[in-house]
Amino acid sequence: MSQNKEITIYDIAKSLNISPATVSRGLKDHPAINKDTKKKIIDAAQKMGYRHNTFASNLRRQRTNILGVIVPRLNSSFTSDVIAGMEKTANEAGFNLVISQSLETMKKEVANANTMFNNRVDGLLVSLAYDTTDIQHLENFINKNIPVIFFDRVYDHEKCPSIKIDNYKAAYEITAHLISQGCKKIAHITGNQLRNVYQDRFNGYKQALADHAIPLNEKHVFINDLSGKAGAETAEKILYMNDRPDGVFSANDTCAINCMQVLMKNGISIPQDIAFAGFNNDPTSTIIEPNLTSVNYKGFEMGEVAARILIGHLNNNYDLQLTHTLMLRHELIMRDSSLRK
Amino acid sequence: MSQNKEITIYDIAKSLNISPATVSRGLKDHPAINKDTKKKIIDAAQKMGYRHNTFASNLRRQRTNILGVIVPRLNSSFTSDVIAGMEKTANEAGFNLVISQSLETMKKEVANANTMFNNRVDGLLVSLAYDTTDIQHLENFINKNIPVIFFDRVYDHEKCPSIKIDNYKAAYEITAHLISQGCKKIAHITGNQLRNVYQDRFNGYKQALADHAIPLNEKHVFINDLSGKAGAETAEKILYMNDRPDGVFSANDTCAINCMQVLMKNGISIPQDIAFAGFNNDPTSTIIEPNLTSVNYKGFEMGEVAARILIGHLNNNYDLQLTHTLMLRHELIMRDSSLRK
DNA sequence: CTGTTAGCGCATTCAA
DNA sequence: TTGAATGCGCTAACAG
Repeated sequence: MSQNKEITIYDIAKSLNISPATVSRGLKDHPAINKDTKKKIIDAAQKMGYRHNTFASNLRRQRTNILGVIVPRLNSSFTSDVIAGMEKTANEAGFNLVISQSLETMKKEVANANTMFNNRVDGLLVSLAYDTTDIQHLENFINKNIPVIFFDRVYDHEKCPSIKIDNYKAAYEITAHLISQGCKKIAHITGNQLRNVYQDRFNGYKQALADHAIPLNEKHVFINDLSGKAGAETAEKILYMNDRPDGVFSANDTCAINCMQVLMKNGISIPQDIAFAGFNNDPTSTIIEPNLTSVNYKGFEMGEVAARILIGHLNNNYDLQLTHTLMLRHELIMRDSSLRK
Repeated sequence: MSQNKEITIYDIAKSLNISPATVSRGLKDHPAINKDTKKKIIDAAQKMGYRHNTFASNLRRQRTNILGVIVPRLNSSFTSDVIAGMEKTANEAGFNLVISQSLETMKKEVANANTMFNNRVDGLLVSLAYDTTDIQHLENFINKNIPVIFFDRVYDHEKCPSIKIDNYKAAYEITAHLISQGCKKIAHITGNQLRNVYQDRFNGYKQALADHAIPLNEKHVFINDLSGKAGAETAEKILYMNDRPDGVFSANDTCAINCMQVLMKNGISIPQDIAFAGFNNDPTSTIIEPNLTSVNYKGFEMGEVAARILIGHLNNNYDLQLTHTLMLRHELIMRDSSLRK
């Protein structure tokens, strides 16, 4: 096994007494190529230990076969599922993923987008940071017709498809569930209303209340960063309230769980005194006692779908505009934290 | 802003009436370049909207500036911390990461390694799958002098540095801690002894027992895949034992937590009846009640260090052989699950 | 300090 | 169905 010398199509060509162009064609699905020639080429390539040089190919074809991914953070259960799904799909289609995290700040998101731009990714998969206000930093891509696809935390833009779940409906369902369990004063913990996921969930919550003739109590709406810390702080607030809620719907599980922990430490019974529901079906939902009712949606599948749409577009198999918004399925998982009956 | 035409160094050269070579140098830290010329070049590049073409550069330099990463799975708290650390370091050094997961099987690990090889990564960062028996699939790299660095789940190979923590010592400490809390019959749950992390932890446990004159009870050693399910099954076994342990040291937190849950549901008090300790300091350690004593080690830092060593080597700043094994710090975090006094 | 030149490996146009 | 020729954009000798 030679250590240093890479085999090229020229080497194969020489050994077979044919032209490099033919070898290049033989290695692909080129239509105009004799079957036998093709087989000969592939066999020789195999035997000589040829490996395709992506970079030369990229340079020549003016494509990189790289998909850029920008996520708020890599180390969350949901995100890593998404990435795993993307990796699988991309891999199968011969694409590589370059992944970066915004750490929930627009500033780093902008920097990441610029790096991706310079790296000439063929397309971009984006889930927005907590505080991103606009997508100026993605205009470079859009202007150059480099496809940008949003997932989960999306942005409404004519040229960019979105893949998400029906957050409004899920929130409606989970709120209605709490009501069906006898809750009459349901608090809501949510995040920055710039992000569709939190806005939609808030709206679903409000509509469910309205439909059941329950007035919205503004004191029972908590807007924060949905961190564990924020959950604990919310619990403190609830403890000091005259008019305590008898149910809490938190827009994510982390926040719900930390809130529950503090409440329980202070003698509140869940679900008897206060019922709880979260969102995301984090693995922690089944560790907290009582187990947390939540909304499950498949990150892995979302990753697969997002990558598939992007790759399909790049391969000109179908048009981005056709899939402007894609809604994936979700499911409500009822657990002890909300079951009072 | 033109949509289609990319600016090249030739365009800049022409507009400045200098040679492309000078432009190429000006854009880098080339030593032999006039300061003013450099500034002129950088300004022009900026103004003209130049972006560096990595692929042409790669082709020419015969380097890809891509680091391959193979991990057992992306969606674990520890791994995603590691990846985040690698991403940060790589990014700062102008390298990209291509990440893939073996899903804990050697078969996929082999496939991933081959893909990486064909993608011509400049170096490889690997944490081995659960059942990997040998590293034949990495010989391609080693033969070609493409550096391979192991982290966490390492393999002893003369040419491949390893980055890990002192699993032996950590396990020794945590076992000694349980003993100090009055435990006299400490069980151990561990994984495939092919993996250094589990073997070392097992050895540390055994040595701690020996040093405290506690005989090893083989019935109290459980070898499984350390999944949550395995933890629950282990709990069932413990429940049916005549001679129940009064302490459990699990080689990871997931398994410990599921085991605790089942035991508690069956009336066992923790830590009074059975004290518990895990490993990894998973976020779930502070959600389970009582909170789980565990060993903390910084995945983010491990990722940073691994990437830094690899990049340092690639840039010929230092030699791989010098850092054959690098041991990072760990810390024992004592929580209620083990504190009986 | 700067310029000239050549070629990294491939895919494609055009011609045969 | 195949071949010849070209250039994608850059960098590194080498020469000045």
